[in-house]
Amino acid sequence: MSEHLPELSTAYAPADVESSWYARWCDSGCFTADPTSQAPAYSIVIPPPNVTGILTLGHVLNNTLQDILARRARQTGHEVLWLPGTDHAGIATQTVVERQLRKEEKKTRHDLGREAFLAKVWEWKEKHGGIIIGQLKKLGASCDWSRERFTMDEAYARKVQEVFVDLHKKGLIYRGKRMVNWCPVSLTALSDEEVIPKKQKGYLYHFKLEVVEAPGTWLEIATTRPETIMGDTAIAVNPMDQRYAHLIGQHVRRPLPLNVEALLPIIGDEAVDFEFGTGVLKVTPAHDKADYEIGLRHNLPVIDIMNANGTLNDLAGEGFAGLDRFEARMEAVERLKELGLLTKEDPYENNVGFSERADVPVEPRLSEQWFLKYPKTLEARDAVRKGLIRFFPDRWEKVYDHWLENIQDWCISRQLWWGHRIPVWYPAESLATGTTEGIRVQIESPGEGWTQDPDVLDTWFSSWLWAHDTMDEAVRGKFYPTSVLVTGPDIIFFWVARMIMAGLEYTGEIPFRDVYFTGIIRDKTGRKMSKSLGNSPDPLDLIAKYGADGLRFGIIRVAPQGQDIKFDEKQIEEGRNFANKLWNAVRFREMQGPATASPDLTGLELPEIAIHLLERFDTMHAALRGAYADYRFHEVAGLLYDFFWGDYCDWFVEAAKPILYSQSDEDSSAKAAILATMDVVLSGILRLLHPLMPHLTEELWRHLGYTAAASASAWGARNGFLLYTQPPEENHLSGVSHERISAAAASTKALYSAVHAVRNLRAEFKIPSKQQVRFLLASKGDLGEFTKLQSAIFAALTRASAVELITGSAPAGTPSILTDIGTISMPLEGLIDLEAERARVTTEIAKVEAELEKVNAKLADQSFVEKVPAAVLEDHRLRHTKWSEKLETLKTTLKTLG
RNA sequence: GCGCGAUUAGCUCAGCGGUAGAGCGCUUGCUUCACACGCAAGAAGUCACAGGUUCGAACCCUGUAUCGCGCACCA
Repeated sequence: MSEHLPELSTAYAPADVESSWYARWCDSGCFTADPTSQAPAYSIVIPPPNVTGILTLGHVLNNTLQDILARRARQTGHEVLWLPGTDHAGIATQTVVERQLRKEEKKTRHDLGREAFLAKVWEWKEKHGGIIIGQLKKLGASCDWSRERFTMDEAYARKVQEVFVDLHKKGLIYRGKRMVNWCPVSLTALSDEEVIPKKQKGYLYHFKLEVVEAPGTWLEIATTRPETIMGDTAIAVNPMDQRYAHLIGQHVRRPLPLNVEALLPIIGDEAVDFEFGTGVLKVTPAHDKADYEIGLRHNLPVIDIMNANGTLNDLAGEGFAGLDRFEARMEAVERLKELGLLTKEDPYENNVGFSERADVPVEPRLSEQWFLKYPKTLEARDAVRKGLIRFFPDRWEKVYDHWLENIQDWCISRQLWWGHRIPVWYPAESLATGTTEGIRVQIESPGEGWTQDPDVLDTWFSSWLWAHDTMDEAVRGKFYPTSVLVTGPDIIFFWVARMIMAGLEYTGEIPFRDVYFTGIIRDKTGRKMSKSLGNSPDPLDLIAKYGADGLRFGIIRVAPQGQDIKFDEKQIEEGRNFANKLWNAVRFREMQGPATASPDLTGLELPEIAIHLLERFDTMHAALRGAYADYRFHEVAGLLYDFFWGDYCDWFVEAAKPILYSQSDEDSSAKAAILATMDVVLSGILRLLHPLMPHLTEELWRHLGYTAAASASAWGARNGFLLYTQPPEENHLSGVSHERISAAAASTKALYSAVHAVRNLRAEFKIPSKQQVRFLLASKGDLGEFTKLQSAIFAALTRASAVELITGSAPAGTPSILTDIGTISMPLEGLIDLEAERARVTTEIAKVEAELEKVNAKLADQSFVEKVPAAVLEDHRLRHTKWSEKLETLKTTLKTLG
């Protein structure tokens, strides 16, 4: 603790400070949770980033918030577990490794085979999977790294499979041939949540077909997907539609493929909207969800004309087979034109579902998949409705509730190799026949001759167990349910809702009490930041430039609860500047001699400016506790910033200088009181700021040689760190009477506002800032004597050569101003421009008259005076007095100017 | 179509019933013995629009507009 420390440099250089403190915390086990601790538990599980991930600004925001909560909890005496980890990100990771394989070895995963490919993925994971973890450490994240988890860890993976087996046993998991969202690039099914609707500009094509039984009668059909005509098996109209109802039961000839002009029945189905297009629908059961339903109702054949990769197959016929679906669209249009059937091409905008990962239109595809009927949906809704789980901001409750109300079964199988393999075994005969008879749902192989389902589970089917299955028995006993979850609203369905259901199903408890939803970080033009747009600055560059603490503080200060954030590097620069300000304020303190963190103020005679400052500090601290209570982090940052920069640096330190620099013996007790006040406030600020700027505050704490009461959860090697130091006390002025406090506050405020007014006067008259000026003060007296100390402070802050107390009004022709301490005039010995001063005073009079008029109008209003609360009325009366006085003074001044 | 946000100083955003705020940018002075990543002073706003409630509205209510997001629809 008492190591020799060099003097602080004039500018804070974060790089070394940050890495060395991070290492010391880790080496001392500061982040390692102790399940046997007696201290109350506080726990958070990290939203696991993808192993393929690199840190984005979104992660910075999200993890800084978690770190703030974790560090604040440690300071307030909790035993903290912040459990970190990553998820295996099935599609993303497999894609990355496949791409690398193609590039480096010109091979596909099929060339390697399943086992060899998976070995490659693991190899890749070991090599690159830790990147984002390393980045979180650079940010200062105080995670318990000894408990880092991965969704493919052996124990965790086993849990995932057990859950599958269990839910199957409960009848909630089933296999079925259904229409699913198919990604033709990733070659797998997707859940509904992984499909992102995007507006697409295309065409609505109209073509006509002649009714076979009624030559000369043509039906006109509107479609956006003419390439699926070859898969059509009926034409549908609404049975209530007078235009077409009589044609039901008759037929048309399908125009494509050319050589097989099949007859299609005209059917009646109420799903057809008369208003849309022509009111006639082509029915393609194999390639459209709604059409599939119609097909089921009418027993229509299903013709699948597409391959898994989105190209057309042989059933599409010559000229189409092998074409990509979008090439085929153009081709189909050409053919229809040639046949003279195309009647219209209207430009048309519609929503097309895109694959979240591959960013290509998904293809509705009929396939065998595993589905889950969600467990505990009612309980999950109730947990939030009844406030067992609280959402911040609470508007997300509605979104959550709505989703659960309309919940659909979840397609959980993925046609990938990287992931948790589905624990289902098929006997040889079932494989041959394609039936599901005789299959076994269990983790271990039933023996020779059984084949495991080749598919894996949706990554979210593993991460929905994250809140409880990352913990062993002992840890769960202490730390589950977790205290809070911090995440983005974009995964409210993917993760939050599902985790609540899993928690209820498998632990019988909610997984977390509070959920804090962050805002989404956008670029200057309002676009969401993403890898593909390349509009996200690299947080590591920002850390290199501004320091992790600067980055953290900067981003927190502009992140109001649940509101999206338009990112601007200037914001981070401000964070860095604030760090530097703190650094220099501490430097200044060190120059004044040795410091102590918790000096006893009771025996000291505190100057009024000190009482005022401590009162401001306590007020700020109370507001800060309130802000923490409902996760208003940007307010926490704002309170600390405003108090420290404004109240402490700009006013208190500057006002304290004449005392600190005084050589006179009679000032020595005031000097001691000032230094003690500085220590109280600096140590308090460092403690309160620590969760936001951990490295810098810890460095300064150590540098100042501060020590203070450790929190209840500090033991052994944890002792002595600011990280485990309690927040400052809540009431620093318990030994001072209320009268004295309010008198000190009033006189200090008056003094400061007089300083401000006089500085303004100086500037108005263009007095060079170096030039000292003599001021005359006609004291108002209602604040008591203008003390020697106040006079010294006033002189120092206004660069006065002297402040002479006078009685009566200011000398004629002297610029003067009414302040809260009295009328202050600035005799310039004939140097002033009378004309300019008259103009200044006249403008001022106009302003004051306008204000006075406003107050007068209110006070003259009978109903205002009667109905308004007493305090407000008093406030207005006071205002009236003030403006009136001011006006009087100004008028007198104007008169003396001639 | 339904729901949710946003609209306040040139920019980024606070404030959400009692005299319109911050930071940046801008103007003017300052190499003042902690800090130019700084200090001091200043200019700058019909708080999107229209109604309503209230003694009083940026704030509450009802509409409208623009932008964004989610859900549904999507032939």
